[in-house]
Amino acid sequence: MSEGSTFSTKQRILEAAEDLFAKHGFAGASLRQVTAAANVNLAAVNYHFGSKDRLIEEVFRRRLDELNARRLAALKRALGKPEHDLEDVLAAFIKPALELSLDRSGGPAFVRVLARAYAEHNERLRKFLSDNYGHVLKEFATAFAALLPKLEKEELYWRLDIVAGALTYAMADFGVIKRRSGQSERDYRDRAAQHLIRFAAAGLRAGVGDG
Amino acid sequence: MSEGSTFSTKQRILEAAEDLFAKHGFAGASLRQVTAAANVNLAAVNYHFGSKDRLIEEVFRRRLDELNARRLAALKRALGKPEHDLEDVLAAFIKPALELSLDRSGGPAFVRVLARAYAEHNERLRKFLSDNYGHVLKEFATAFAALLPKLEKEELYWRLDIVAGALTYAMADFGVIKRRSGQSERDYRDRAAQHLIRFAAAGLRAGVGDG
DNA sequence: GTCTATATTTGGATAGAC
DNA sequence: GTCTATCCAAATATAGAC
Repeated sequence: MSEGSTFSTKQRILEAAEDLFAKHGFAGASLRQVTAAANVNLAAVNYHFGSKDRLIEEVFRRRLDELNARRLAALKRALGKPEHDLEDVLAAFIKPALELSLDRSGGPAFVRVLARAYAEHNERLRKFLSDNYGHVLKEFATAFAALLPKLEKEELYWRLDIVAGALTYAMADFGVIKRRSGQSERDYRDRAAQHLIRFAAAGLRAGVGDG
Repeated sequence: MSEGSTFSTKQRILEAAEDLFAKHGFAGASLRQVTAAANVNLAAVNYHFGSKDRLIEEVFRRRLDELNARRLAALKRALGKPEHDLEDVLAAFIKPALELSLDRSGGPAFVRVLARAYAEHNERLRKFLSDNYGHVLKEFATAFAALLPKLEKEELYWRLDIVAGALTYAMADFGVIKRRSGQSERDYRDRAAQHLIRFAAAGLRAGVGDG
């Protein structure tokens, strides 16, 4: 091979950054740690990304482009079913993320990075995420609103905010929680998805139509 | 007055630190920012606290001692009721925190700091919180277990983890969400607590005894 | 207890050779 | 595209006068 490693410098930086941002946060992980872990030169970050902030954005873009595309495709399929319900829409939101969170090759780390982005109220990061992926959340909100017509708009958004936060938090911990030995990864993931969906659906429906 | 300000240097540092840790995280907020905001000298932090890590711990201790005492007292009262239910126990957990989150004088900031601590998987901080306040969560877990006997232990802990994360996340956003004008703070807080309690109770009960 | 001044380390970013 | 070397700003922490 002509290159020094299986993956390109850029790839290795992205992977190391994802891992270290998950562990220590965006401010807590230094470019020196990142480049050391990636086994590349310090200057490579600025060459390939321009700045630390841009590197952070690329860490998100690499996963979110595909994750949100999958979520939208799943949402479209769910809405296509003639008698789709809340659980179908929630599954469209949760399952792609859960698959990612249980994927080797960086998945678990990224979901934790995502949870950090939720906790951070960083202006720049929020703007980046809103500009690039805000439409996905809007489409889901519309779908939820149609399925919960008795819920006031204000109340709905409020609940969706909690649900999104709870799900993000829960999925971030999936990589950490150890599953029973002997249980296949697919079984585990499907059971986990069922729990999350039931949990979220119950929370969204609470007090609507059943007292 | 003999001192230069209404509050002591130590107090002012704690308040500025709480605010800036909420905004920028523990790694993101520097001692220079903190001391500048507190209007005290840079060296005062090391004199009063010894190090940045110890300052962080004191920021938690200052609020958590009282918050968790209130939670335990409320839990004791709830368990004293002859036919207490899930909602009573959840209220004991949520209401003291919600009161704090809507209190002026640092409350909203601290709840966001707490949310950050959840997202951080910092070893030192986790150990500190677990050593000092772990028994509170244990008592609540025991109370929940008694009220949800049909739920497997493993499943229960899993759900409590989500609920605690979701509630922490939701309460962190309370200081930010603007309430309708004309609505009193007390009304707002009580309504919010009701929502959170119903939401969490529905999630904990989902699929238990009702399919 | 508080200040100034400074030691020391670490961080992000860049220049210029290869 | 990658390296070494370096700049410069910012960080934590401390020493010592007051």
